[in-house]
Amino acid sequence: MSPRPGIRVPNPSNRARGKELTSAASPGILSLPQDFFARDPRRVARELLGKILLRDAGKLHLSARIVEVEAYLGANDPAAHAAAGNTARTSVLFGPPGRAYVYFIYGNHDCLNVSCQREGLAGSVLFRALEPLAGVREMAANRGIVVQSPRDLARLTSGPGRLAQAFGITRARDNGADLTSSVSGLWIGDDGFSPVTIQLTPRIGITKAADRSLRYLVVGNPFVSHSRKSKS
DNA sequence: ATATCGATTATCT
DNA sequence: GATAATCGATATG
Repeated sequence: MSPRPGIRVPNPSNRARGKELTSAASPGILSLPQDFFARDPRRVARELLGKILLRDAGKLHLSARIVEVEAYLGANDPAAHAAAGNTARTSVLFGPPGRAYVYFIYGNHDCLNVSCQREGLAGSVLFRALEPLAGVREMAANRGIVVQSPRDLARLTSGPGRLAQAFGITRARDNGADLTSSVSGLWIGDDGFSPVTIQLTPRIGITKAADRSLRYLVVGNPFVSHSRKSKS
């Protein structure tokens, strides 16, 4: 007795874990619950590898596998924006977990984080690279490039500025968005996939606390970004 | 392959 | 006024 088309049947085991079923646009993908993000950013970062970032906006559906992230630890981490305190810019970091913190950098680029831990205790994970799953054509249009080679494909979502642009992520549109619900139009999903090998390296592009290994990546994935300086 | 540089602006000192 | 969780272009090995 299989269910009729269009009828979604809740999965009890996932219900028990607090996960939600999500939009008909992405069948089989569960949104990560707020509890997932209410933890140490290092643990959240590691477990975000293999999960999926999704953009659902009307007819538009983008999705991509998370393959590289960095943890930012908040007040005790000089490299974290939250280290400067709770300001107009960083207030999302001091709010509830599972929200989009979008910052603008170098006069050019928006970048996406997800808030972690709990209200009053800042911490976040920066999205550094994604592997496109659906909507490559739309991502290329957002990036303003034509994909003619594997290298072109990697340039769509390899790097924090690039992936944000590919997904149309901006401060005005997405800062503070609830990433635990497809209702926000930007959310994080789980299809059960887990990456095989994870590597830990120092974070990229920072000057303070540059020695701490808080960058997490999927070994061998072609979409992982490359440091301007030393390899790995 | 690596190295260096300019773009361009919100945020903070 | 200086800085920044970046990127694309250009130059050179």
